[in-house]
Amino acid sequence: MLKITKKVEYALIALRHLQQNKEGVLSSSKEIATKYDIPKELLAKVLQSLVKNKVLTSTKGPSGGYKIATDPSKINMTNFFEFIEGPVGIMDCYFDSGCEKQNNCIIRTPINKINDSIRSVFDNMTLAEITY
Amino acid sequence: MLKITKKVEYALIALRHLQQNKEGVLSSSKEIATKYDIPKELLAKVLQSLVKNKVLTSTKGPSGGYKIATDPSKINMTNFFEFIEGPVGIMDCYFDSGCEKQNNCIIRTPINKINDSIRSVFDNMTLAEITY
DNA sequence: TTATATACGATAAATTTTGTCGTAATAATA
DNA sequence: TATTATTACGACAAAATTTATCGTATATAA
Repeated sequence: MLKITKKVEYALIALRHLQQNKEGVLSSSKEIATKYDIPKELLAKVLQSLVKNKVLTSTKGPSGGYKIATDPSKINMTNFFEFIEGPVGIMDCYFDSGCEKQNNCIIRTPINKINDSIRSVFDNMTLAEITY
Repeated sequence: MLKITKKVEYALIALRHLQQNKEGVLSSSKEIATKYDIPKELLAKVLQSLVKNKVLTSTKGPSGGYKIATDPSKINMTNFFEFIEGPVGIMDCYFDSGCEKQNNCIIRTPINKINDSIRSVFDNMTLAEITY
């Protein structure tokens, strides 16, 4: 439990890399994948989801690539994780309400306590704090 | 990511159940599994690991079962999770040091920041806070 | 026009989690 | 003492999730 996924790991690697680029310089997924020895296609997908969520912008074609579009200090980690993995709860019942065991579910409250603690940590942590 | 496992879920269910027992009353894994409709064998394993770590005590034979042995307010959640799942880090490199990519690993620091935040939340949270 | 890049869906492989089974040890009780 | 019900524990199977790959379309620089 509580394991960061490869997708998040790859995103953090890419972000740190992009942060080191001079203003306006792009890096392609190939360039990043090669440098850090990670699967290009998977990295590309992760970057694509960051583009969709305006964290990055992309340019197609030769000499295309990605660059940072939003100041990382404006992005909290809860959102960041959700950009990459979709809705994230420490337990599913946090989100969906159709649990058939609700009658004798005696751990809803405990689980929510854990959820809320974790969530508040990530809500109050920006991407900048992590990647700089 | 950040999903509580079934094993932890089952442990919390069992603990809340055992907390409701009168002093000295035992509940068997069968009794608990039936009541909450969870797999008996898996629950039993989880409870066994809690016995090993002195959270519970067990009695064999007919009319045997489990009861709480240590005041839940004396057990922090980091330990509790580790009793059930073994060493828990948000990322493996937190624990093992034989990472072959260390040279160009630029996310060690970020990952450790995330690890440490989560860990401190759980270090400062007792089982009692969760299960009562 | 060609080469190189992003975008995206489908699918395969690998890993992890979850669940099951079999057997031994222990103890209550008929 | 024999039987039955329980914990203990290891091996294995099934299911779910994560990770990786592939194919194709689209865009664009040179």
